[in-house]
Amino acid sequence: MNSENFLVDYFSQYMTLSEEEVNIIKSEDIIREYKKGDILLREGQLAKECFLVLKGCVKRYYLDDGEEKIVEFYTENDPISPVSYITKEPSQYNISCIEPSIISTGTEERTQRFLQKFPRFVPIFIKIGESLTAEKQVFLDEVKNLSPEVRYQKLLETKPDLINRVPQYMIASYLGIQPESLSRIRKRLWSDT
Amino acid sequence: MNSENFLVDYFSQYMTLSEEEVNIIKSEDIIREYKKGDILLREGQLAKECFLVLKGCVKRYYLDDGEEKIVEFYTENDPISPVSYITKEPSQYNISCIEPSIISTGTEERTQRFLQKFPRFVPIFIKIGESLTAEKQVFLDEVKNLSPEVRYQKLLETKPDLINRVPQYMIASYLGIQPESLSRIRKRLWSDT
DNA sequence: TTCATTTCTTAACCCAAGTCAATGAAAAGG
DNA sequence: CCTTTTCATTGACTTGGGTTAAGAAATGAA
Repeated sequence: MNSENFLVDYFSQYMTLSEEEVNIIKSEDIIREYKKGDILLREGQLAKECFLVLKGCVKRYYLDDGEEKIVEFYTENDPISPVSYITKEPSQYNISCIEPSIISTGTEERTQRFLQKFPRFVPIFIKIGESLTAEKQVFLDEVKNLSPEVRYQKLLETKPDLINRVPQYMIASYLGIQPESLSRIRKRLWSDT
Repeated sequence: MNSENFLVDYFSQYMTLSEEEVNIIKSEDIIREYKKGDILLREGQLAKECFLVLKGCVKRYYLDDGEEKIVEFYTENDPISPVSYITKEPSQYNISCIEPSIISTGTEERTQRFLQKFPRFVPIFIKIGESLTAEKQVFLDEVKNLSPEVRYQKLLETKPDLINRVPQYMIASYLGIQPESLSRIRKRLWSDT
């Protein structure tokens, strides 16, 4: 239950860690706890940190005419690498916790140092970045060509937990539809048995 | 009108080139001409090259139930870095010319060598990649939250030439709608004066 | 518990996109 | 040049999401 083991567990998904690596990760790791509603990054700010959600749930969103448009949800083991963190330009998005969350924080400087010391991690980092890019493209194709109903079904399959822990109006926002529409979709799917 | 100057022009957009750099670029550059319909990359193949469109027009698409879904158009000065080129996994997409085109071809090996020799180009390469990522996110948000009609209008603004050089049914495919719908959208916009 | 607030559902109506079918226009090929 | 094929438009109809408004259900605070 020691929270300092979260990050070790994360990397263990991808590779077997040596004792030295485990120790470095433990010692380097900065883990913070956040309350529901806490903000990790504000629109207009420069992101100086990237994140890894160890526990909890986080949303990335922007405000369009006062209305919150949710772009992405992050839960356990999801890395968050804000565009602003990479480009050094002010963020277009807000990132905030929608549950009490435990989150590991990375900085450029510490990441560099870590990768220099353990170069065998570099390909993993690259691979993670690539698969995120590929996922995003597939997702765009789906949004363009599939109905909200089908996309909701896909979401049920790929992230079944989300539906139980996130209010429906946020799911609707994420799908790009109104809460009323999502309600009808659910009704339709249910009656089709 | 010497075609070997295209690539030099491309980089000149971003920085002033020394004579040595110009010469290297000219000598290294591999430029090929393609006919309408020629295929740059096939679904299932491994991309060993990346591209820069110097002249002409290229589409990236996939087949869904025999139907062509266009993901992106590339025209003059657009770089094409296939996901497959980066991940070394078989391509999910086809890339082919929809006009006679002149295209510069890059390989991993030559790019590495070039960047090693002229490290000052590295940040430019990174910057181009980043801005593509950011653009893609914005585009995803638009697809999710804007109507096809508004997206068509945006396309008219951002790539006014496309509408004149690409058949409408391809524009429709790119927008994720049926040709009939695009036809009606155009009619609507016209009658609104 | 009770009350207030937030979240979810339902209904009625409108409008835009999908579908199918027919026709008109434009390009391509001989 | 004419023919054939491809592409674009239009109409009639269906369907599903947006909007507005109302009420039900869940949540939380006092």
